[in-house]
Amino acid sequence: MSFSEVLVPAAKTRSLVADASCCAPLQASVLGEASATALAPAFAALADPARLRLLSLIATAPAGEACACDLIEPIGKSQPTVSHHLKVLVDAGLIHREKRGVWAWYRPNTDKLNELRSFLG
Amino acid sequence: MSFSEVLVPAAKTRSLVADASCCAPLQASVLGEASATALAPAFAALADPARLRLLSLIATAPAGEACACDLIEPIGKSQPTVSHHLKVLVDAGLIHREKRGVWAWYRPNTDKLNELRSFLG
DNA sequence: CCAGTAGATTGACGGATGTCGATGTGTTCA
DNA sequence: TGAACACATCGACATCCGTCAATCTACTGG
Repeated sequence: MSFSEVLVPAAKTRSLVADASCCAPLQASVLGEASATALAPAFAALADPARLRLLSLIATAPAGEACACDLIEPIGKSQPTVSHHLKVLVDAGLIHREKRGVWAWYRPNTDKLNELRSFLG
Repeated sequence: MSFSEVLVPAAKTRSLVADASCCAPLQASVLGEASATALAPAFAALADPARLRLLSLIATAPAGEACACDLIEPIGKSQPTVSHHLKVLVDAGLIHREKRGVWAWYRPNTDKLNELRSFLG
């Protein structure tokens, strides 16, 4: 029903969109329907305290990455629940998962985090 | 079940918390349970495409504020639905509402937006 | 090959959320 | 006062989400 997406000239968001982000900052231009739909899932992934703490634990981990085995106890939830939350963060593109042997290692996706950050600014 | 909140010395987040934000940036320190619970609702408010577009419409409005009457048509949802979404944004502290006569005017809460932004960085 | 372990998946449940029609509240203008 | 308007609230519905016990998958060491 909305035509705003089509009506926004491509040139309007030139350099603002060049840094691998999907959208211009809030004050720069009106967010189109498609961009909003693309952006919302990332914020949805941050909409839970457990996931915010998981992201924080991963971002502050010694070598920039954290083993799943070290994330269950601090969160205080069951292993399946923590695994579920980590999957949500991965699917939203906020963290990367790497399986090494038996263990799964997670590290933040700084590009995606910067994309969200620049949208808010 | 988690004691991490109690174990974090208050002095650890001194100047990082002074700028009206609830939490230090992601890499700075581990997010406590209370901080995570305080921060999550703001991200939850951003977890819907319609609300992202509303926030964008308000932030890009001519005088830095937008009338509710101008927000219904671009969103393409019913008036009660738009009113509901605006309430969610207000309750999350992301925008301010001001009733002037018959109209309701909304403007972004830049402090709150900066708080979220600094958390991501 | 087998036993042990890390972690992902499944199934189920209760509670939260998006949506809209109908209705309520408060303001403006005649 | 009363009609018209802007917006909020209510009630209902379908869907989504967080959580956990149980189970499955895949890797490791013997």
